[in-house]
Amino acid sequence: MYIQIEPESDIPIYSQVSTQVMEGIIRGELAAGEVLPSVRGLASDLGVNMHTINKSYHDLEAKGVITIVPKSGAVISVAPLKGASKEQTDLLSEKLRPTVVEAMVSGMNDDEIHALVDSIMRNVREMK
Amino acid sequence: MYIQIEPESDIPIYSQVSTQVMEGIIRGELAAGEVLPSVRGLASDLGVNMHTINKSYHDLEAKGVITIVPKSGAVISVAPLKGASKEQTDLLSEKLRPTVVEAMVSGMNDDEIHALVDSIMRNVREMK
Amino acid sequence: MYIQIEPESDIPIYSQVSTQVMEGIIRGELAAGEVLPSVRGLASDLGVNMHTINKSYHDLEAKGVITIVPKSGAVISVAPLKGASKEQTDLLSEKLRPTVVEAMVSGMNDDEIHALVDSIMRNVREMK
Amino acid sequence: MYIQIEPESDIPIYSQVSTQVMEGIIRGELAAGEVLPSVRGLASDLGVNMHTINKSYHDLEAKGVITIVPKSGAVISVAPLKGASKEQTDLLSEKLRPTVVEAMVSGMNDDEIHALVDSIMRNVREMK
DNA sequence: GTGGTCTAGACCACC
DNA sequence: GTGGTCTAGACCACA
Repeated sequence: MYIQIEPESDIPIYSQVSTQVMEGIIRGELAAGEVLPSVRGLASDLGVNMHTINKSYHDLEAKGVITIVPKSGAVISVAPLKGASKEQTDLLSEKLRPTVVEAMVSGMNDDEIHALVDSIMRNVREMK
Repeated sequence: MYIQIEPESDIPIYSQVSTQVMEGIIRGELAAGEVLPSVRGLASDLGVNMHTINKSYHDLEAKGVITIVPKSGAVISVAPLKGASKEQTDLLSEKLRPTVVEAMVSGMNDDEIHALVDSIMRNVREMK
Repeated sequence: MYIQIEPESDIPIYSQVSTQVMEGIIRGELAAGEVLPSVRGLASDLGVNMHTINKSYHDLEAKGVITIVPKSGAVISVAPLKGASKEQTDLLSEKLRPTVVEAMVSGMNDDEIHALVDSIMRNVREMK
Repeated sequence: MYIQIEPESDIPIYSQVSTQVMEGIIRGELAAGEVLPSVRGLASDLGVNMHTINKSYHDLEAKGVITIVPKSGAVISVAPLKGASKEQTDLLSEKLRPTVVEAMVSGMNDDEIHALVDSIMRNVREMK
């Protein structure tokens, strides 16, 4: 499982890391029970601050994707795939909305927007 | 055209305003050539600072959605709907990706995600 | 001598008017001694505020291009073409500099910038 | 790279700063990839408000001259010199026109105006 | 009255 | 320490 970050991106590094871990889970590269690299190890590999990785892991824990076991490490949760609750979909909807609106106002029609989402999902599943 | 903001949201106020103006355009409530409320007027209506609205309007101008005419006001651009370029869709894709990944990892399947996007688009078109 | 204004332009209306009067002089459409339209008349023709035209005329007078005779009107000065003084060229240089710099940084070479200036001068002399 | 401002000038401070950064790029003092001083640092050096420099930098970013990397700084863009497009030259032309007209009406001939432009370009390239 | 510009000072997220 | 965001209040040019 390789993680690559783009320091120049608008997206915060900690968020890039969380997202890529989630992508690894989706692709099956990271299976339930598997252990993530240590905070310090991953930080030095990526050349970023330890606190940044720490934040990523705690975000993932808050999302229920991993469990942080003090002194031992972070492990992928057994069953993160439980379907989305009403609150979750509402939250996702809120996050998606501004970008969807931007796409709509730039003249994309519904099919094009769906195709865009499809291309993202395909891309996530295939490689990185 | 009513604009409502949530000061407590983690989405910046200026961004909430920009998004709602774009939604108004999509719904046809704001037609090309129409004039937006003055920076100071809208600011006092919403109970926020002038500079916050100023930033919204300048962002919208940078996106090509409105034109700011000094001493006269901000008007909706004549042809904002020109279809999205390659760079634009790439940018949109980048912005969408983290949330789409989050939806995937939470167990939503492709149909559910498409339904979510559809519900957003419907919601944007209907009212607010 | 027709004057046209673009209310949408970044350039203030009073400045557009002054510039076009000067262009008329350069083309010979407005000869020394000729009388300009009245402030009120021109303002209503152009659909702008009287104060705006007033400002144009006073700017032109400050530049030595016209003379405002109270109760009588504004007349083109007899000899506006006296060559530029050191202070004038310095002032012109200051005004030109930011735009020239912008052209340079956008990748235009010296010849292209000269060609641009030439096209402006030709355009001024030909029509409007 | 030194930046000097004239608070008394009728040219806005933020614009003076942008122009001088562009001049530094033209002279090669600021090479692609180089990092500009921090917004707050430069502001305190020049004795102006942070927001003033912030506006300069965002304007330069809108012009494609620099890239602002949140939490990291502003860097000179790799390839700002891409030649000017039709719209760009039209815009430059509009900005140049009033001053060129003023020069013409003051009696300068074409050669003198070209010499003036040359002196500006030489001045920009040499020092400041 | 409108937008443009500027200041002073504040809190926050990120690194 | 960095940029991002926001507020409060000010003066000016323009219409």
